[in-house]
Amino acid sequence: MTSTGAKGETTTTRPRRSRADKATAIVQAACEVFGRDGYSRASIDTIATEAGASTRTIYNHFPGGKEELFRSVMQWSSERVRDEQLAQLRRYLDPERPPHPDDLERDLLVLARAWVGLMADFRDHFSLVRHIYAEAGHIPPEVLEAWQEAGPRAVGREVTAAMSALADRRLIDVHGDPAQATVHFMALISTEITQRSYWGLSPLPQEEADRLTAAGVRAFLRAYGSAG
Amino acid sequence: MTSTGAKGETTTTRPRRSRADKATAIVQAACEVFGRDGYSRASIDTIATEAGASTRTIYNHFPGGKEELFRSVMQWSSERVRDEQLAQLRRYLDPERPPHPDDLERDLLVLARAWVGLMADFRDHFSLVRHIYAEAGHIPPEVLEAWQEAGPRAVGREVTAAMSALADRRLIDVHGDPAQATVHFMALISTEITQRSYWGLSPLPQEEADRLTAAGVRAFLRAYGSAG
DNA sequence: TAAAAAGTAAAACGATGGTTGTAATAGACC
DNA sequence: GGTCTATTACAACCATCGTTTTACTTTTTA
Repeated sequence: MTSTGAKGETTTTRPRRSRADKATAIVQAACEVFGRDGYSRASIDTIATEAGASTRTIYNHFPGGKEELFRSVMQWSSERVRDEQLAQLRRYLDPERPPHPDDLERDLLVLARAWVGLMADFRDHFSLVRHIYAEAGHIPPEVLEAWQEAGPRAVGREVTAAMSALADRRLIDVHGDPAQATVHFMALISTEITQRSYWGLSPLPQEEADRLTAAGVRAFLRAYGSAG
Repeated sequence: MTSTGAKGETTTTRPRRSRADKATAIVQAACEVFGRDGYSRASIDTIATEAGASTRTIYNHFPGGKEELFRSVMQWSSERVRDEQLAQLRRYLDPERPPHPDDLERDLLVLARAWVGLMADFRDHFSLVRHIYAEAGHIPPEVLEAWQEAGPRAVGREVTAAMSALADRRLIDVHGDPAQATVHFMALISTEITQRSYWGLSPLPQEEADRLTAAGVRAFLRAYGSAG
């Protein structure tokens, strides 16, 4: 994988700064370009230019070429956004500290808005996701599986745990299937925004997005609120 | 590539059909190939082969080349599926003949299952939609707009009309926004199936799809049922 | 300071693919 | 039959692109 000198390694050779920085610069630029143009349309030259690197350097860091680079970008971007989503989840809906019943709708709404906000903050990522779904038939199944597991499913599990916690406190009624409630919650708050904005390509006005999010939360509470 | 004799083989002895047939054969094959491979990866040669035509014929029918062909495929496929979706809608949820209250859940479920079934019947189309969303940034806005209008939005309007009719009969409560109820209905019945099956790429088992659809309908009725 | 590691620029190679031109072939219609 | 149209096979052109090679420069480390 990494460079192996021909000599012994008595010397702790650590080219530290430049190397790692170049690698992340490349991955970051690749995320932008892949997200904008998709796998086929994206060219190594474009990525190199936007990364401020030469194509040769790309092949030094990613001997597997374009495919390996794409896989690396998938993984990197997925983990980054997952961590951010989990942070928002824990900030606004910590399973350890369930909200007061009166605050439930407000808390869910804040969480939903935070998540919708992430779609704008990580536009590149969600563009990439769009392309991943489109190209799913051309991505090795085990790569796809690893991506799902590290990203979307990891988030889903945590949200499901939060839903279970809410159900335990009788704040909502998950009707026996917290995972189902999770999927419905996410669908209700994000489907219309996702589609109307073309997955973030042409964002909706803030107030419109807020309106749709609030409508989604209210519908969710009508379907899953313990009072209803 | 293919077996080509020195002279024209007897393969061309088929009864010649009209010009329009060739055009639809090309569009149909293009729909398959674009749906499978996406715009960039799809090659004119592949489309020609699968259509049983020569590349020259494609350019005769579509002087605008690959782009015009893609636009034609978008329009053709979109209208075809829209008509089928509208047919199912009218069959199971005719605004002129609202269902008996006791039958509402059953009727919605049948409609939802029929729609999910269409995702399998028109796999090519939905693969194409996937690619349209991914490539949205590379499609002229007016083309995208025309496609939305002729396809998804046309269906959405009819469903909204049906929702309004149900609301008028007090069978559901749309909370003042039948269009919103429509979007939520569609999101609840199809989001999870769409994602888990990769937009139909690897279909879910029938019973699992049925279970998810039923859960979506029940959640919808909890959120929008007039009794709840 | 010198060696080693990393990066860069430019050229080249091979393959693919969109597109066009041309000549030949086979039905359709008078 | 004779003409017209649609189609086809085939070659050619040109651009793009992934990838490698080569030679050269910069940075890091010992």
